[in-house]
Amino acid sequence: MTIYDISEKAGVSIATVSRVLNGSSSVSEKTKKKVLDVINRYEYTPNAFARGLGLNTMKTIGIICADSSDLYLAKAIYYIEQKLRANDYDSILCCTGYDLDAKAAAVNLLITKKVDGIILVGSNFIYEEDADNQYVVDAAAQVPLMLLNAALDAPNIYSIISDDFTSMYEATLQMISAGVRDIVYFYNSVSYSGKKKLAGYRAAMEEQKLSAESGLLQFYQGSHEDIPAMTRHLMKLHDQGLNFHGVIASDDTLALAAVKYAKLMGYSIPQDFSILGYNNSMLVNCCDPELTSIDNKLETLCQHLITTLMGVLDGNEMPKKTVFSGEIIHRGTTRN
Amino acid sequence: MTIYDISEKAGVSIATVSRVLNGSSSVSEKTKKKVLDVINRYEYTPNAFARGLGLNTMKTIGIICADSSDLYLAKAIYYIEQKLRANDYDSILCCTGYDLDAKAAAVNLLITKKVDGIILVGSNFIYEEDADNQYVVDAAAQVPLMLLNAALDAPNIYSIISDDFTSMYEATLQMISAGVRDIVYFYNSVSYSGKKKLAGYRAAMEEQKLSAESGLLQFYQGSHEDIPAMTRHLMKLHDQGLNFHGVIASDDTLALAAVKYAKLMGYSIPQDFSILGYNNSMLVNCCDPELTSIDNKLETLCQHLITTLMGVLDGNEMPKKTVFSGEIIHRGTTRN
DNA sequence: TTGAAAGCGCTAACAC
DNA sequence: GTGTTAGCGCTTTCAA
Repeated sequence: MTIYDISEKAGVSIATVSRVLNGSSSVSEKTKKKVLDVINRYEYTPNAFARGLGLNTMKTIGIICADSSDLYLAKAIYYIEQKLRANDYDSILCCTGYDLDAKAAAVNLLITKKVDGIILVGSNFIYEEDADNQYVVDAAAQVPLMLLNAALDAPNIYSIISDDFTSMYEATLQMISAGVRDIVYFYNSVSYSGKKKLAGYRAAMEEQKLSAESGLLQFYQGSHEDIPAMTRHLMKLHDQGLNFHGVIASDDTLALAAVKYAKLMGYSIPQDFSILGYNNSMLVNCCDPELTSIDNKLETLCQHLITTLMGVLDGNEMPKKTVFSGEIIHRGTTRN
Repeated sequence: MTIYDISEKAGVSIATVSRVLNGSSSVSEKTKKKVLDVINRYEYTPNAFARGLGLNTMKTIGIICADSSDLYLAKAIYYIEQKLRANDYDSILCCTGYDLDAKAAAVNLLITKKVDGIILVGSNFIYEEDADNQYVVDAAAQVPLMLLNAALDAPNIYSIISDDFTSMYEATLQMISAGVRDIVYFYNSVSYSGKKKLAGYRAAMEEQKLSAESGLLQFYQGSHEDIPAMTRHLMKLHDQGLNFHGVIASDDTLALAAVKYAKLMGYSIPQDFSILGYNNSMLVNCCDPELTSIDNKLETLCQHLITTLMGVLDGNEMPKKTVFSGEIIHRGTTRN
């Protein structure tokens, strides 16, 4: 069933059918009804490719994330996808893993598919070396590019971020002023936001004249879901003679491992041992006591990202970088 | 930059360019190289719409799930998306929520977008009433339709499922034979697989001449992430005078709530209280002791789903229904 | 208000 | 081995 069939059955030209389809220029009520009747009777829907060919857009946004099964990224995708649909856009999802080449390939793939914009979900798409970010800059030459939780200053790139530095800085200060001194910073990512968080921790420690070195910085390398492995990591620290009574984690999962560690050690939380998580995910309720964690307002970030993208697509001038504040949600793993 | 530009610059016809692009019929090495050089020099990529118009396919599969932030569904999406890409297909993702109309709308949207196939991820797409499944049957008239964790017998519909009935049946039997009698079945879904699980529990209870009634069947209605609310649900049961020393949950999240409940009650696990989860998700490591859970081999299911879909797309005869067995992974919340 | 016709960029059947 | 050409289904001037 094509526009020709409809036009024939309705006794009008294809141009007229196209007009009622798009509500573009004016068509008499009478012909309009006639055409609509035929369209409905035959349940005709226009061919998206043909339309795309002419308009050169398919109202589709590409979403790229490293791992859609990551709790945080999954949530972000959920929000983004919903809000996109609310704006009459569809989304193509690509999960790339954490390899740079795969990321670049995904970006190119989406551009080939003629998406109207690309959203990079998660801070791991922006690297330290400028050269490694070239694929993002290049892509932005073709379509607007949105960064969630990362920032890069280049034409046609829009960054929406949470102020991870400040969140971590303040959370660390709070833990210190609650009397905890030997605080391990436990992290698993050196992405854009990963670095901001780390910097926040360091700034607070240094301001309080505490060393942020001597093994307190602990980078965990391994599956992002393997809590036992994370716990072992901390256990090994202890075995090596490191004495610590607080853990600030870059992620709730790591924090959960710290809870397990503390229990294994027989510490009581938060009296002997304090723990702070990040993301305020569903995991905060999974342990006992429940986890203090930083809420970085993911839904707000996503909402804003889509609003900005829609603005850009409409040809409006939009802010290149938007920063929201996080919030520390106090629960049972920290004193205050 | 179009195929015409390339053909001109390379001094050949557009047909030749098309041929080297698709590697269809033979082109002499020399012309091939000539064309490739031009293509690379100008970084030309063919227009996907135009190609789609001609071929009437864009090598894209639609994925529909209710909620991509659900731990289990997110993982499924991850596997599916990866395996799809490995087969040179992209995916359009739609998250519909749990409303029937929204699901039907998503299906239609994808068909309009000319996807080559649709994957319904999760058992909540198939309803008890035949009438409610009509949207699936209708869609299958247009494109092959894959069901993950649900089954429906109709033309062009392919179901890939885990044998939830047997898994639950055996797990329940094990718990009973370990001496637990008053076992609450704690569930939050009456979807296709939800019903199978429940039936497995009931069958085992009845076979052991135990009542599966009198409040032992507990349906939790509320956020799928709100563990405290789930815990309160169990607490209320206790307050109402129900005495129970085991929980079989349809989901790890619910099981986690049961762990919290048992601790609140001062029971020691698994001596006084046994708990079984489902999905073997990352949550099994989040509690202490770790959760015994049923692994339903999600990656295998997904792999098989894609293999089947690719077979169908290639025009091969493929099995309409494939059933895999789950496996009970014993950890600390059950005796045996 | 409506229709005719020229693209949009590509594939594939057919001719040479 | 290579070129010509007819679609694919739609949008959009331009005329009427």
